[in-house]
Amino acid sequence: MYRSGMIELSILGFLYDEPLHGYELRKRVAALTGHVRPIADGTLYPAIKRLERDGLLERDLQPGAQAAPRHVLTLTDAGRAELQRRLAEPDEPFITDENRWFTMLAFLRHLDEPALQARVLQRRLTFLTEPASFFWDGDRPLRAADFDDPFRKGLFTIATATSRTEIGWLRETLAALAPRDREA
Amino acid sequence: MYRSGMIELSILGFLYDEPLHGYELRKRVAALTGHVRPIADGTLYPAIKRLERDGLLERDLQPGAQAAPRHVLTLTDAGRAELQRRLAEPDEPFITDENRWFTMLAFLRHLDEPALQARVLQRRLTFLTEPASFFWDGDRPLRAADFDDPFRKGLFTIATATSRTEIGWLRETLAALAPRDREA
DNA sequence: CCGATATACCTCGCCTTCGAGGTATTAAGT
DNA sequence: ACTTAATACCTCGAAGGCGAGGTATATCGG
Repeated sequence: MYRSGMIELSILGFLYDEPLHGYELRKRVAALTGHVRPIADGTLYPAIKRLERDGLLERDLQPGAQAAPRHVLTLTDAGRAELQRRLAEPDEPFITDENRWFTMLAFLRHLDEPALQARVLQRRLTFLTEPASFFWDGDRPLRAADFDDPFRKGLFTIATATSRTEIGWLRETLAALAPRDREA
Repeated sequence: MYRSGMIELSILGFLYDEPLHGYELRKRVAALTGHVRPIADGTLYPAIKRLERDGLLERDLQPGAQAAPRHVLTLTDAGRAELQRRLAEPDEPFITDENRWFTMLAFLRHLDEPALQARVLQRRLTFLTEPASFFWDGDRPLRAADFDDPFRKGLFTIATATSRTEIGWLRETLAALAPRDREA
């Protein structure tokens, strides 16, 4: 089963810390990913319903503190297990797609075992260190110097700089997570 | 009309240079964005059909060089104008979403007027320099130092470093595009 | 001549997300 | 009393994208 829903991961991730109602959830999801892609009600509430239908969360109706009644959402045991699973074995887009990967990073601390956390970081590192290019001339990968226009040059500049930063961070963090690698 | 189709932009962008058949198009789109998100036939061919239906491209059937017959795709005048329009006035996601923005960068050289190119870069710069945070405690934006776990720290580290690089590049390129700004 | 592989295109149903609408409730201003 | 704003939730149709299938043609090895 292919699970690409980024918002579902956010919901599970935020609720793992504490029960929240939908409106508060919307604000948190908006802060995390809405910067890049605003969150619509028509996306959030159906996603909550899906998770409820699948038994991953329960809702408890409470009189509204400031306005209409709230549906306080709590993760079930199945929901907590599901977050663990999605963090431990994310589908490819969660490794390769920047937006989804950032969502992973936001909640990876919830993953119980450091070894599993390390495996996820390792997957990202492998992806980032794979040789790749945006453009090809037949079999020859084109580089920044092959282009005259500043925009494609910029594309390479930015992509290279950002992946270098992240690779550095990944190596450091992996070393800290598994300091006994050399002995194993 | 909301036009968020990233693949449509790629198709228009690649065909702006030269006519291509679908299979070759698929390879180029895969190199550009497939690294992050693989391109499916079920995405590409319907997108081509949409563009053809809207009169943005024409197809010319040719006997296949190595195999089955090819549909060579050529942009119409309307198609060329449409790319200009989409590059000059991109919808928000093309400014804020990294994947879409990279696609913009790949084809921005096709945009005729430097002033229009500069306006697009300026929009991206404005977006990147807006104050933002991934997490909040009420009204207070949280920072890297507010978190114990290395993953959320990393999230901030990477995001900050990458946007700093890009902001630098944007300022340089904007200066080069409009050297007479101070006199105007 | 047979099968494998690469080329080349297509359809279908599904899922996620989106935008545009809607319904209430409460608090604060006028 | 009336409006506005903020809170809080919902439905619906449409669109983009996905994976899993399918159909051919040409080349090359065995």
